[in-house]
Amino acid sequence: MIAITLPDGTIRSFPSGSTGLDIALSIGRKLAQDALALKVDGKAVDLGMPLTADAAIEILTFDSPEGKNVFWHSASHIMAQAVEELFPGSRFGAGPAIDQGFYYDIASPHRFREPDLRQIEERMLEIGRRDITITREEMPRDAAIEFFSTVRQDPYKVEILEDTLKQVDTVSLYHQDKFTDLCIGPHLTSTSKLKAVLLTNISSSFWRGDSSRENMQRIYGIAFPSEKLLKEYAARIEEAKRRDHRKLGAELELFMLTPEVGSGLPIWLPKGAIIRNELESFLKEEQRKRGYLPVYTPHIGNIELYKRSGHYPYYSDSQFPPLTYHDEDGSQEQYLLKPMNCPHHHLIYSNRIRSYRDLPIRLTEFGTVYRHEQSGELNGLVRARGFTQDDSHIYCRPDQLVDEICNAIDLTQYVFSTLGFSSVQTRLSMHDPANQAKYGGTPEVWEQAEKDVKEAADRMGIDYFIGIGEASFYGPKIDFIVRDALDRKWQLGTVQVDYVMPERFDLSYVGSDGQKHRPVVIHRAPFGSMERFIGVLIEHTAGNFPLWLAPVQAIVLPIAEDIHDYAKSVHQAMLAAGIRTEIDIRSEKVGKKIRDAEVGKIPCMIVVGQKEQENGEVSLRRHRIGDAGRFSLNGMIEQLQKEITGRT
RNA sequence: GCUGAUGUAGCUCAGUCGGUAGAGCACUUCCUUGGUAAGGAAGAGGUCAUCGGUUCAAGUCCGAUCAUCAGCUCCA
Repeated sequence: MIAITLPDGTIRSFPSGSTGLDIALSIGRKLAQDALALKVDGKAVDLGMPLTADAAIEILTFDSPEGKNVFWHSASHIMAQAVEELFPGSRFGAGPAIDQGFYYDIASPHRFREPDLRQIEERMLEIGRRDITITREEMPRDAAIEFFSTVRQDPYKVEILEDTLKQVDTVSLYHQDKFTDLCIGPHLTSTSKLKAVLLTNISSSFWRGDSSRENMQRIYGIAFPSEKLLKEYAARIEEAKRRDHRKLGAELELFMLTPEVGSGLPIWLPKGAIIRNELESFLKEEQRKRGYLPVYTPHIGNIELYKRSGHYPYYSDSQFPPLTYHDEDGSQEQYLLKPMNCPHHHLIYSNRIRSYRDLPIRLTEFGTVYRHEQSGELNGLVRARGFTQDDSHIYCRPDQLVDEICNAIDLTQYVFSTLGFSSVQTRLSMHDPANQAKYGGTPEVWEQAEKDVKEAADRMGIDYFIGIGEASFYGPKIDFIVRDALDRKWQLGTVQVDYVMPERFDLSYVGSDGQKHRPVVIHRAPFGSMERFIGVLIEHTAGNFPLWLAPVQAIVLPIAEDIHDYAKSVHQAMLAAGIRTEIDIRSEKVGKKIRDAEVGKIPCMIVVGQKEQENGEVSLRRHRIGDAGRFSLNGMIEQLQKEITGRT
């Protein structure tokens, strides 16, 4: 007998050789039905694996991320089997489970098209109905190479065995009917668990992510153990589409993109410009309190400036080509649309001699930069070719560095919390020591910089994870990452330490010893890019902006034409109070006016009729909440003003 | 940049077998004057993304280009 510890702490004994399924059955019929795999002492294994020693176990079902992972991984194998049956000659690359489903990279003489997906889905469900047992087999690596070379004739699996797995002696194969895949597992015990599947799209990928290798066709999908779960998934996708900032941006007239101006060059419409303006004012106000000095710099700069900073050689392929100016005497000058603001700020710093007493100096600018992102990368506001950074550079003494990083983190956190972003991930982006050539500066400098970043992050008590190889070429960063409505991750704010630029630009200050010293630079941008931030904000709020940001804060809705004069006076009073207010004097019923205002996501609807007019009152209706009651005009204005200035 | 898909009125979308375009919403005008999510009628609105080809005839078939979307790759 062996002692099995269950997740709730109870210990039960089972005959040696019992499987996960046996244990699940002993606990309950439902659990046995839902069981997908087993976790033994923290390691996921097949449900059918016999247990021969005492262990702590957990039955994995579709409710847990690990259970989903097993389910989707098996679904990708089932898809491969379906593809193999339908399109003989297909060879299989990598087919993992991902955050939301799975994919398989396939090399096939057949070019997959949309209707094929429906056919493959059908076949997958049919394979599910066949109730094929999935079995694991372990064999020496050599035998597996032999197997995949001759029986399966799959060169991709052979390559994985010969390359990625060359240190491994024994590998595992999973068989289901005639289909066999090289896989570490675990997997479902039978194909019959698959009850619902949706293949979502076809795209291409490079074999092993290497653009010099062959293209493969990648089929993405998601699968569920019940129809009901698939329906729920489809509903979530619909909701995400409704929140898409590109769709809402057009509907709410916030911004536009047109090839007549250029791909990836957003234009702010009046309503979007209000939001951006409010956000900029908010940050400017906050920065004024924190000792920042506003500056302005031009949109283009001499190419020599960026060669000196190191940006040009590192990123020349993602910049717009230089503008070349030929002089009469034959000499030429080249200018770049500025890809970065920092070089300009460094020149401002070195425009005069700085004393140690002057530091820290915090230069700040909403600086528009231009980067020629690959066409396939462009995505509304969140990935644009022209965008504005809320860019500041803090020049400080080494002894001030950690404090200044903390100040920058504090500001960033304040911005995020004011805007209601609660689930922000923080990444300490460190350099990859194995790839030193990618970075400027010496290893000693990097060590110091990363130590300082960590110290600041710890002092601020932020919950971070470390991203090796995510640093910029001049220093480590603290990156603030949020997810959009489609669950894609976007980096917004950033705080970066830089010991490299001060060298390149020969920045200095005079210390108390009368000698020249090197300052350290912090690059920081709480919003990151105004475009991206607002794009994510649109999706985050679904276009229901807080009152202080709403492009139209209130709309006056007179009930009938004989109230128009009073309605107009209310409108005027609100405009005079600085509240962005419109008035709806169409000859529509109030129900219609309210509906249009609700659809337009206007936070406050001011309904006025005979009753309000008699007492100099207004009725307030809040967006998505409903009737808020009757107030005196001035009382309501005061209340709204308080809400606006409080940015709540 | 690569692979695939898409592009018809301001928006959402029909448009069969190739025979010169249609709905709903929005807009304008008129009627209606109302109490918390859609009152009624009429009107206007189109180089069917662009360019080229096939055809007696192209929104429809073919090719190229541009843009957008999904993914890959890249990312300061």
